[in-house]
Amino acid sequence: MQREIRPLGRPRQDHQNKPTKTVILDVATQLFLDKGYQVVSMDDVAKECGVTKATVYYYYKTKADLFTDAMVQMMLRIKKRIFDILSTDKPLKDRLLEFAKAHLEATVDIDINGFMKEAKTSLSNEQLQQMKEAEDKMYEVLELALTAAMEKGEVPQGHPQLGAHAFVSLLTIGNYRDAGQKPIFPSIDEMTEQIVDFYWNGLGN
Amino acid sequence: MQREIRPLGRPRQDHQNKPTKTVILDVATQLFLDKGYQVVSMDDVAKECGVTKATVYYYYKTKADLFTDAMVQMMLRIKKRIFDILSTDKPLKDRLLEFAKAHLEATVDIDINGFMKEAKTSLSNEQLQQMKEAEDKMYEVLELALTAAMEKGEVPQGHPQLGAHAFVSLLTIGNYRDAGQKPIFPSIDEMTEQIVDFYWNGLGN
Amino acid sequence: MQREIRPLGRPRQDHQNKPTKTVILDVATQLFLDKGYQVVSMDDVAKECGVTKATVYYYYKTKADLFTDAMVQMMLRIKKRIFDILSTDKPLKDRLLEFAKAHLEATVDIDINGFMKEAKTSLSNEQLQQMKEAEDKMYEVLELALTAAMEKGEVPQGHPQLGAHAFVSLLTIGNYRDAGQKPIFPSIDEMTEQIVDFYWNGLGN
Amino acid sequence: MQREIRPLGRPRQDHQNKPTKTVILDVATQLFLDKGYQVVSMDDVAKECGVTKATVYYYYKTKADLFTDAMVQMMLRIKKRIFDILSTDKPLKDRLLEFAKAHLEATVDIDINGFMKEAKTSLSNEQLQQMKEAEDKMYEVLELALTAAMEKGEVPQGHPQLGAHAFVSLLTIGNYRDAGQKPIFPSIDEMTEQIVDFYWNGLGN
DNA sequence: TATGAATGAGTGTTCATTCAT
DNA sequence: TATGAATGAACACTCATTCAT
Repeated sequence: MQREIRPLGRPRQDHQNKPTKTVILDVATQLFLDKGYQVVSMDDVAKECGVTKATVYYYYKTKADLFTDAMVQMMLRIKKRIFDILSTDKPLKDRLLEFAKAHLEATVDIDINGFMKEAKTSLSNEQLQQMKEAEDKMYEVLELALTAAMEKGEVPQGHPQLGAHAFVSLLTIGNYRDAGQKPIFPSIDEMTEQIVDFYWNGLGN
Repeated sequence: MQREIRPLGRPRQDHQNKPTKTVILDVATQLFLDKGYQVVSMDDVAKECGVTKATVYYYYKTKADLFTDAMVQMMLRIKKRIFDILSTDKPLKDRLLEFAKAHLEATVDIDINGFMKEAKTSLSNEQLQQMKEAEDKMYEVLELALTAAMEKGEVPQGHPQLGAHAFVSLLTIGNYRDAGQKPIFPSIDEMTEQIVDFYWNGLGN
Repeated sequence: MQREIRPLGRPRQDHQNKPTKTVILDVATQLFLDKGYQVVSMDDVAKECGVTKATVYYYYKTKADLFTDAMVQMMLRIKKRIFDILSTDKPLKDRLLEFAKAHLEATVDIDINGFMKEAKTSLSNEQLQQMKEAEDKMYEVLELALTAAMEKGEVPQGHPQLGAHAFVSLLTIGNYRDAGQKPIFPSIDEMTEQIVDFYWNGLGN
Repeated sequence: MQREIRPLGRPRQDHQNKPTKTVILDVATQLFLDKGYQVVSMDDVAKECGVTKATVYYYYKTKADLFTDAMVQMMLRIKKRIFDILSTDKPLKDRLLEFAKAHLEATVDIDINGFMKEAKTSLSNEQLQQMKEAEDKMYEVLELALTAAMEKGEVPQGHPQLGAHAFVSLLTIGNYRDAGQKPIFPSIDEMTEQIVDFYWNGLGN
């Protein structure tokens, strides 16, 4: 009697209940984050979703459309996450720590710069615009939190937009691995603390 | 009498004198920096060099080889540039300003993170290793300068590796353009000053 | 107050009242005449009708069926038009002029030869047969008129079938445009007259 | 012992000696004439040539390019054939008979109208222009012969361009097959004679 | 040292068609 | 009567790579 064949590799998710379009978007987002726009083929997306390529095209007219949608949704999700964490009334530094930790814990390295670059060579102007707008909104919530903290005197007066970008760029340090695959700090906690400390100093505290 | 016809677009460089292999490497570097690994085809490289694809393959066994070589050379060049600038005995902050300005003035955005990511999905382990080593060497010269400054008391004691990565990551802020194509600061000088100030504070000064 | 937004391009017809099947057939005929069998997709037809592709398939089992039906209907319509015009008791040449003018005034170039060729490579034998029969009936009414005229002595004795085909083939001259987009004759009236004159001579008059 | 395997269907031509590009062009011409632009795939061409699709693309950048080249070459060939036949100093009617017979004997039906229509929806403007120019040149040689004959008084004065188009369009009658696959005339000789007679009358003789 | 020719394996995209509802 | 979802098979086109010369 033949037992069930266990397929190799990560078992295809069940995606239970979720409407196909959502499944596609989620899977695509994951793949694009993992490997970048060019490397992921529509077939890859389809296979990972357990549907055919034609089905993917039923929901997204082009690969660029799918990518744009995936990236925009992702950035909106991050924006919301930033917003939720920064909206509490704990001291700003605690909130930054909390967000940084959450971000660094996420396995995928969200290399927004890199995505914007791929976008620049592969998307239509309109799509690029959509991505930029989502990106900007992401930075805006950070800026707002910084502006508020500056007004409250919690942080020295300064350039909030610079502050927002500095924070995000410093977080990318967490993705670094040296030739021996080692990150700069052995634990995420220490990484978080050191980066946020550096940042906090940078703001002029 | 018909004058010389001026072809459209960027005129194909003459590449005079330089040995073919060097021409190929230089051209490839430029193209990879501009558009990324995946987007540049071996044909693109060949055409831009004024040779045939087969010639490119005569010098580089695979595209991945060419990319690895190009990236490694580039990082060694940057390392040298950092080294040269940081080796002078001006105050550290002045040296940082000088390097930052030089870097921000270069038109191409040298998105090392992005290149490492493309490398991860497309190169052999050995090639990846080569790139990582070149990357590490780049950071090392920065670390050394920081360590020296810390020992001299020019800068508070701290984590030099973090310092090195923080500097490089903050420089990426210069590449940002918002939805209206505007950078954060109107001039490179102001950008440089503000970023280095932020960084300087971050170091604990 | 915002007025109704006028969509771009040819306004989607309302197709009011007409039963869906008729709408589909009419729209399909128009599209096939305009662009040919291969180039028109079932989606094109559906969109232009304001229904879904599945609806088109509800009424026509295959694209080839739809095409066959469209072409047959069209040829029957032409046959009727020929019949109506040729049935009057004006002199034959006047009737020919009238029909030629009506035909040349229709914007679409009804390239029956071309349609028969597309049919040959894409339709089932049965469908091809249907089209040929409709085509033949079209020529027959012309033949009948010619035969009658020959019997009446209005035209020299000759080969009526040849006469019919010659007339139709000469009419295609009207579709010709040279490299500068110019037709052979500047006005439809002159075109008509010259073609019919040539034809009339050809018949032996 | 296994004997040579006889492949099914028409044996792949040997194309001996001919350079690949010529083979491709010849095969493509044949296929396009047989089935039309849309129906023939680049794979079809490649397979029939015994090469891979990539090889076809090595010589022709796009399918439209290949089609354009094929059609232009074909029309130039026809032009030459017309020229050669019409250049002799036999009476015009004899020359017309000779050309008509040669044309009607060729198995493929050269439906220039149909090709121009496919071209209109599928080629770039430049390509269309090339085709139109070749088409025009084809008609021109006919026109020249007619003009000369009119000047010599061999044929009544008339509109030579109309005469050229009328001749070509009347020749298409030879392609007609009725629902029972029968042509209008049982033999090519009779077909030729009758068509040329009709034409000769049409010219006003 | 350099190249022209050739290819295998994709890649994004389209489309006629089916089917459950 | 009408449709939304899904698909298989194709299609135009690309590209890294090889090889004989």
